[in-house]
Amino acid sequence: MVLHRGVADALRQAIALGALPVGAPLPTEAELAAEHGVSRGTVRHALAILAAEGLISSRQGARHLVRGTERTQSLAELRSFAQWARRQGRQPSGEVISMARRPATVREAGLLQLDPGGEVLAVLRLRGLDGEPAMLERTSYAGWIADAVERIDPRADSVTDRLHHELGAVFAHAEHLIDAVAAGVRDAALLGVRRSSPLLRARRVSATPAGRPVECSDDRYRIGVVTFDIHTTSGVPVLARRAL
Amino acid sequence: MVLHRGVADALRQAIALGALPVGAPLPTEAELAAEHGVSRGTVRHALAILAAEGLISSRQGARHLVRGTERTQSLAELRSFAQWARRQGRQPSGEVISMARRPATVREAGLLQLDPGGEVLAVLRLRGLDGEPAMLERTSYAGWIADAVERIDPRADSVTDRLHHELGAVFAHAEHLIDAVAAGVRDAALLGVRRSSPLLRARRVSATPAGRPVECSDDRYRIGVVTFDIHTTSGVPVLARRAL
DNA sequence: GAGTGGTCTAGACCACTAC
DNA sequence: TAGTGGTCTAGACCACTCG
Repeated sequence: MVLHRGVADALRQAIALGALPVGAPLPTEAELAAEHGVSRGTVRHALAILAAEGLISSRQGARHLVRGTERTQSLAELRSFAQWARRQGRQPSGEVISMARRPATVREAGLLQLDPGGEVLAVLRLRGLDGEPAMLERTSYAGWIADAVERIDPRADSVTDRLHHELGAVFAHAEHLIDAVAAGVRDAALLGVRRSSPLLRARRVSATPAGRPVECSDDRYRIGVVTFDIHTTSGVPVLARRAL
Repeated sequence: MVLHRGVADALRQAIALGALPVGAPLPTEAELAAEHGVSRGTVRHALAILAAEGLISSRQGARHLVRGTERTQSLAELRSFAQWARRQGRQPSGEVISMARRPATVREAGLLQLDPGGEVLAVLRLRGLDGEPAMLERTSYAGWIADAVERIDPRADSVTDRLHHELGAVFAHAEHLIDAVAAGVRDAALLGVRRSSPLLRARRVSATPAGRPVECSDDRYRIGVVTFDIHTTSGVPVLARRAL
């Protein structure tokens, strides 16, 4: 019973199926309203969602235009490696190299809003794509969620999926810092690259809907594995992680 | 005469001045409507803008909350190095290393939607921050805008500014691909780093409001100069380039 | 000048939060 | 249970595009 969602879904599908090819104009707002039996306001809400997903653009006086075919959900997109890989039709793999509880570092305590000396669960995972090492993930979970994380089968390829199923909508906010670094000795050995070769780094802090930090992470990608794709249309940025 | 803009500006200022500190609840929508003499719909439009800027967040049933103080305008933010640097209180500099018209490569023709063999204006600029080499920018402008670019004083530190003043709102859409690369011989020499050391790369294509591509660029940053900051709140990504 | 999207209003009901 | 944001409607007028 969320009408604008229904309209958005119908349009998204028409675009995905090619009924509305890239560059084509959409029906007018009035037509869409009549077609779906809703008011124009609801149609505009649906169109705003598609615009925020990078699928359409608009200019006053001219019809809405199809600008892309791929929907991107930037939060899920950036957070779960396994979900992303599968949506690309690639085979994700994951191996837990180490996992231990320890006191938070000063930096971690700040990021996760923990008391000094609070506990974190530190996990180092090597992730692969179609059998090749692709990324090294160093994640620190806040102590209050550590039990739930430890209960997850370490062979599960998506910790995010499991947490979501067990605890509901845990993540609502995230911040990512993207830059480049030189591979250290350990990075190089695990990823199978030469020492000091370039890696793409994404550091992340995720929080609950109420703003409570859950985990922070330092992910390092071999070059040539992914790029981050920022598509900005009429001031609305749309984010995606892209395979190469 | 754009009421929602007025409401958004007032709230933005209240947040910037600290009258509404981070974490504080906003007045209710009904209160804001009464206060500004507008309808609730207009207030909601204003709040949606602030949410898209990463300044506030909301949950059904609870009041809107202030979540940040810095507005980010992701398109301008990513496109103009000089504008960005000045907003950070840093001193940008720029030097044109080479500038020449030549036929577009196949890749450029595709990105800029030019006819095969169409002309581009290729410019290589070395950009600095507070006197230090920071970034190498290889830009190719579509032939139809080359005249305007050539008329710009090569010492102007912001080509984007000048184009904007001369031609109006030239840019409305952009796509950025962010990854890491190893510095080539030429990159290393110009940026003052060792060969094959890591660089943060951002490749860009910008287009007019009507979707016509204007320029494409390959920017390479020394590591430690900037990070890209992606702040995602309730599904809305907000982008910024951050100095280190 | 006709068509179309952008803005705004006034009122209604529902879903969720917080007390 | 009262308060508050989320959704939806019906109608109006304006600003811009396009033939």
